[in-house]
Amino acid sequence: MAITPKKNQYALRAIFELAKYLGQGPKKISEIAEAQAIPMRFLEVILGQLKGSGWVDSKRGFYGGYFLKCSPKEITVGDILRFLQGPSKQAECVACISKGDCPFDGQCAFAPMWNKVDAAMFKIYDETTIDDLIKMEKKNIDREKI
Amino acid sequence: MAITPKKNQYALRAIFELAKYLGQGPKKISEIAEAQAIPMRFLEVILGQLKGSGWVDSKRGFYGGYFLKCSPKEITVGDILRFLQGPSKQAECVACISKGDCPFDGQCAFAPMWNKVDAAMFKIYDETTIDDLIKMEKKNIDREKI
DNA sequence: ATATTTCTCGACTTTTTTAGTCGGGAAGTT
DNA sequence: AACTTCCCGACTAAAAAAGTCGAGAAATAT
Repeated sequence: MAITPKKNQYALRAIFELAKYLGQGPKKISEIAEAQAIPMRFLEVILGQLKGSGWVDSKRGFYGGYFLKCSPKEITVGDILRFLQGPSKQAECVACISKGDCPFDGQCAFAPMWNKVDAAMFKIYDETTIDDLIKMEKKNIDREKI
Repeated sequence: MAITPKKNQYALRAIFELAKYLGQGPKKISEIAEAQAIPMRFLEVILGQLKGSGWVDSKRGFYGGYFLKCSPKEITVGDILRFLQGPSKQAECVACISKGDCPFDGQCAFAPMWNKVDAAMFKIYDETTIDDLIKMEKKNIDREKI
């Protein structure tokens, strides 16, 4: 039941981790990798890609690392997933069996359902900010203390 | 943006096709395959699997083929997807990066979101019957005639 | 300067999943 | 007996996802 591929989850977790340490200077890939249980060399690739979004930036050298360039309140899971998806995939028909030309073109009985599902998923993604997730974690930790 | 794998879509379409011809005797794999643009030999496999659900049965020989054993009003897309998923996959944590042991066990900040998404998807799947899809197709065809 | 640290880049490999195929047999029909 | 259709299991192919690697470039420290 993996809703979204691991790579996407790693990306979300990486940004989540950066958000937690926002304002405290750059955070090394190795630290993020350990904190979020992500293979470091793979995370390298993912963070590189995320730089392209503008939400994340990096610095090299001794005190180098990655840091967030935006407020955790202003970035949603939906934003990130859409960025990772890329524009080409988003243009595709959500309903369609074959990529490109649909054998049922336009008259597909299933299309409305797939679209509803897609919308329902992204409604949740879009209303979940990174800040919400941080709050969620705090709540979990507090509950653990009792 | 494939929400569900092709195999699942083929399975849904196969049952959908059988539902359309319910009560008119068995329908051949080859016919279903052509009507729904599914590779025939692959459909063979899928229908074989679907027999295990009890919603579908078959007959061999000259006038053989597949037929539905239940009412299209009483079977939902959710039912079918869950059957195809299998019990093992359903037991897995929807949120979890690694299958089996979660590195964040129980205290994962993302879990509530993934669960919400899963629930939202299945809400739609569960409230869509095969009969609804048939009605949807009729509506599409009627609209085309104008 | 030079050594060290950390990101950077592209190509590459491996693993997993999905999709699809095939041959030959079994049950029905004519 | 000939023909049609499902049936079964193993098998292959293709695609996507996950992960790795080596060498280089910037920043900092000593």
